Amino acid sequence: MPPRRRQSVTIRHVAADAGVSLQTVSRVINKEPNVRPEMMERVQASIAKLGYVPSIAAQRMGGSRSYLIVALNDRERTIADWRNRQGTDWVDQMMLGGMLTCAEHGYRLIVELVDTHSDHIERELLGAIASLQPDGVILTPPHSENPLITQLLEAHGISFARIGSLKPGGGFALSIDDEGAARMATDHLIALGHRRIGFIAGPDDYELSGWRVEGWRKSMTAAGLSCEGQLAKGDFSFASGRIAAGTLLDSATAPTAIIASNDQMALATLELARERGLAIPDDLSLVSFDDTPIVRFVHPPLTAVVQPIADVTARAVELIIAEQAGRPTPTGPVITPAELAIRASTAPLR
Amino acid sequence: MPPRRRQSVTIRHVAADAGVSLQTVSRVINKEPNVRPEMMERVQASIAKLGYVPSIAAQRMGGSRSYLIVALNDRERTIADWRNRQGTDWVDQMMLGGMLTCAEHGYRLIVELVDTHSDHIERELLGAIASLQPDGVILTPPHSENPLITQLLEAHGISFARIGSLKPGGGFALSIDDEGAARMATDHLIALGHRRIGFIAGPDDYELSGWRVEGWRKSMTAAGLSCEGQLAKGDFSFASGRIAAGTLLDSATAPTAIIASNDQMALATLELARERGLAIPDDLSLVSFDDTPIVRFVHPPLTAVVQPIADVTARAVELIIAEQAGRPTPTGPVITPAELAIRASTAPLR
DNA sequence: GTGAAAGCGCTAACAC
DNA sequence: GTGTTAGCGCTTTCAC
Repeated sequence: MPPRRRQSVTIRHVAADAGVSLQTVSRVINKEPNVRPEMMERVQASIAKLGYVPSIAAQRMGGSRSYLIVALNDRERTIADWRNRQGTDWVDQMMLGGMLTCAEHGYRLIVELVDTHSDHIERELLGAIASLQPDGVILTPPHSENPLITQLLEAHGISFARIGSLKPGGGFALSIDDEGAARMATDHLIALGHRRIGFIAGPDDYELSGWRVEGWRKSMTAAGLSCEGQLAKGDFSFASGRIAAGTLLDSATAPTAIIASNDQMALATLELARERGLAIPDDLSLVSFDDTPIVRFVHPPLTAVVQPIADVTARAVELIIAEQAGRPTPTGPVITPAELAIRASTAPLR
Repeated sequence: MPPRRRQSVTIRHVAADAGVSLQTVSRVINKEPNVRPEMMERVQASIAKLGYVPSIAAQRMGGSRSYLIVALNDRERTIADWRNRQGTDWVDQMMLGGMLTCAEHGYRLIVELVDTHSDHIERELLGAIASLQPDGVILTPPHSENPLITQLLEAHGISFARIGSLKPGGGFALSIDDEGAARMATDHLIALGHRRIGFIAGPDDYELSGWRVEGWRKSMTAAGLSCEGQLAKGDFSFASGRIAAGTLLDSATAPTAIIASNDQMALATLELARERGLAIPDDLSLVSFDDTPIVRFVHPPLTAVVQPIADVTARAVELIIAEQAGRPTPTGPVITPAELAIRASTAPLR
């Protein structure tokens, strides 16, 4: 059993060293007003000299911030992604944006997994809140629009951000510009001369599915092109993508280009096209709506919508911290534009 | 500014509800002895009824465990991996093994990034220790053998595990069975009829490079095969892999199969072989020593050594928690066997 | 502006 | 076995 550990340098040491009261040190640490610049400098010198770092446990105990932000992810999906090792890097991108931004402000990001479908989701969340007492929570789909969760968070007065949600309601709504991204992808294909551009949509229970279809539709309409018979619906799974792609390609007005709403459906389309002897991009251009690592390593590498997950998460952290600090925060949803990575799967219409 | 939050249900509420003292509740929470079963049940009933969850901040303040374990990763490499989006899932696999195991024991894993080469690595680490006061730290290469780090941890009496290290010293040493894995890969190729099996080694400053070469060498020798001219050295980079592969393939006794010490060098070998018109696996069998997602999506998918990072990390967490609990822990290094995923890049010698 | 007091929720030490 | 007491390191009052 290791020895009982205590903080080696506490606020008390700093106060003694600087010859001020604990309170003054506390004020300096928290950048509060009512401290003369010279006092502040003296205290900061002592802090640096002693290598003092406040204990977040003690800070939290004192009734202030915990400097902890929880990123809530769906347990089942996340673990499945980790186990499958298909290169899905959603969590990594969240950490990239979230952890680094947290670090800049002296916060820490803790990833938590919670069962969405569980009936004890409430208990799980309450447990995390009680034990960690985070200053903020970042919700990711499918938690982002779970009223059980958002209400709980509101009741506890915890700042939270909802990623992938545009609905008004408690917390900050943040999203990628799905509609804009779909337009961008469609415009790219139109610019390449394509007239019949098929779209494989995601399931209806994801709000973003609709946004993506909408973007495609608008872009098509603006260019005077018909969407008739060019829309097929999948559920984000590989299998559903194959079926949807088949439906589109079997049509009398088969598309010369297809946009799939996610990587799995895009890969399914790629596979089906290959089986049917359709060369990509010569016979069929293909755009994926996820830029997961896989889509760059298939042949040909897929043109894809790049989802700026890291940026969105970074923004979410900033909003939560700004709210903590009492700084003003935007009222409406925060939309982050996506980019299109043009690769070898799209080419001019022959 | 959000309202001042306090714990809604504290140990006090539970004590009152169960009609016992705080201390008894504390004993029940911490599974300490000296509590009558009936008391225990009564307390647990109250805990369940009130939905009580102890605050880790308060637990830590009381001078006990923080229930936090820090996973220390190299900042530069980790961020680069995240940004490159090449499908490297080291951190994910660590979380898979580490987070889940932590959760089982009521602990939490916090990922921290620290600069290896920085001269303020000591300050960074001290800061993390002071603010988080973790019960344990998991070191990953290249931190695992950094004496600055291990000494600091020992001085602070913090349990730690060194992943990818077999050297004796403070903390627990855990590693994948690199030598065994190399033997497994070599034996696989020998069984396929190959006699000239090339090996592209990693840089000397990684201990595991040597272990891998050793495994290959032993396996070759045991089969009565010559290693002469079949060893080339790289530095884990793609570029170095190309050069090493070129050296092997240019030789008069060019190998019919190559084992590369990591995925980048394997991919480089794949590329070079393709350029030279060597079909894989028909003209050349290829084995990678990493099973990162990419190697399954190239053509052909590579036979690869699967590194059980998740298992090793889980084991590391268990050891740290066992030590915290005063339970006995192994003295020597903990070796976890690797597996070989056989895919399309290896075939019988023609 | 600064300091002194009280208390956050919990556990260690000791008494009963 | 169980309860009591005294703090952990910090922040909040509220005096000065």
